[in-house]
Amino acid sequence: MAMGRPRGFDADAALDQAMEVFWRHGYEGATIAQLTEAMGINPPSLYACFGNKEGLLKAALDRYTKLRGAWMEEVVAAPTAREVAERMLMGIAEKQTDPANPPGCLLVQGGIACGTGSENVPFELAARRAQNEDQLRDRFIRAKAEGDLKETSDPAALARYVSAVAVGMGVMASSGADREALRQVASVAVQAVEAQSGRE
Amino acid sequence: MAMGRPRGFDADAALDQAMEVFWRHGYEGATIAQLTEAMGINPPSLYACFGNKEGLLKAALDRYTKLRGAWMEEVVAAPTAREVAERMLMGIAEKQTDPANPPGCLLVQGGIACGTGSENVPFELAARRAQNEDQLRDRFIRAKAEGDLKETSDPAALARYVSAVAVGMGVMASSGADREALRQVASVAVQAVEAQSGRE
DNA sequence: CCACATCTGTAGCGAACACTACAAATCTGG
DNA sequence: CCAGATTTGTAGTGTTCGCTACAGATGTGG
Repeated sequence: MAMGRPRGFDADAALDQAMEVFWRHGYEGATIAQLTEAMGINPPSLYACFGNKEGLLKAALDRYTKLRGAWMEEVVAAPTAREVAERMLMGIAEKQTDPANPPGCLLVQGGIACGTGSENVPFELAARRAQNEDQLRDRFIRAKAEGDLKETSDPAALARYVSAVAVGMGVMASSGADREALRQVASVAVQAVEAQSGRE
Repeated sequence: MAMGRPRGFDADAALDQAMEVFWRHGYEGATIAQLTEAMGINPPSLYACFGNKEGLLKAALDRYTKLRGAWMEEVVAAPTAREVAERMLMGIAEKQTDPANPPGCLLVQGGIACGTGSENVPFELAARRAQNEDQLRDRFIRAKAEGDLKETSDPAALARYVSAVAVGMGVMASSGADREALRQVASVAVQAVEAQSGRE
């Protein structure tokens, strides 16, 4: 039944380049011309492989969260809630100022507000951020069960808090904050988690 | 010397409408057609009055920060660093879920990442956010001098922290978080400031 | 070697974008 | 009432956007 001409580029490598363009310019700010040039392909190849611009974004987000998934597992593997928060936020301070990537976080830079016709892009990003928050929440629920968090503390609220700080750090990073500034933010932020720690 | 035909609309009222459009769709997502319709004017009036799209954004940002300036002064008028943080973050939880406005904060929704040709829009927003941070920092410096913050605490880091949480809350609000969820984040966040409070 | 299926590059599609030329309309100063 | 100045609405401008038609290229199955 004939298999046809094989694809002439590596989809994952191309996605890495697309990720970077979305990361730097946002969904609406990234043009197909910029994307195809970065990916080293022509528009028809892009559309044959990913459907349309939004499909390409989703594929890039999938790859992004997949790559970060391993790191998130290291984070929640920390022994205490406090250390989970510390690993998470200190790691973010590092990652979001890594010169190998655009500053900030793709899940924020990708597009917080979009124009008519792209309304679900912000939702798409929010859903991916919510995944991280859920992982944190589950970890904090365990921490509470283990007596690592106070009886009065709310794991879901704590997870939301850490997630909010992470997002805030991302925005700061994208607007020029350096690594040391982010570390200071993380350091202060962890103290709130510490205040929730303990047996009582 | 003849004064010419007077302007047929109120610039501030028009700016309020423009603010809302930028707030909801971001700088790049907002089209001139949407802006002029919301403002109740035609394109030539817009360009005669504000220069171009970016000029309109700056005017809208000026108005936004001016309107919030009064509130910020109430915030820093709180008696202690802890209460400053609490008023700020609890007030933000309220404001960012006020149905009278789009959710979130214009200084974030306006545009975190932009395409080629609008690179300075994110800088413009960051500069306005930095103003708030500076106000907080100055207030925390005073708090430290008054013995309201520990000798070991860093007022600038604390201001950056509160500012980061505020931004994070804004992003959460824009993606659907309700008032109670934001209040919980604020409540946890304040505990980090509390940990820095005291004489020692 | 041939029929078929899929990918690739060229070139360009209609639509939407930010922005403006122009003339009619509306004011002030004399 | 008139001359000069400014604004307003109509109706576009050229450019760029996301996306695609089409034909040639490159593979597999028989």
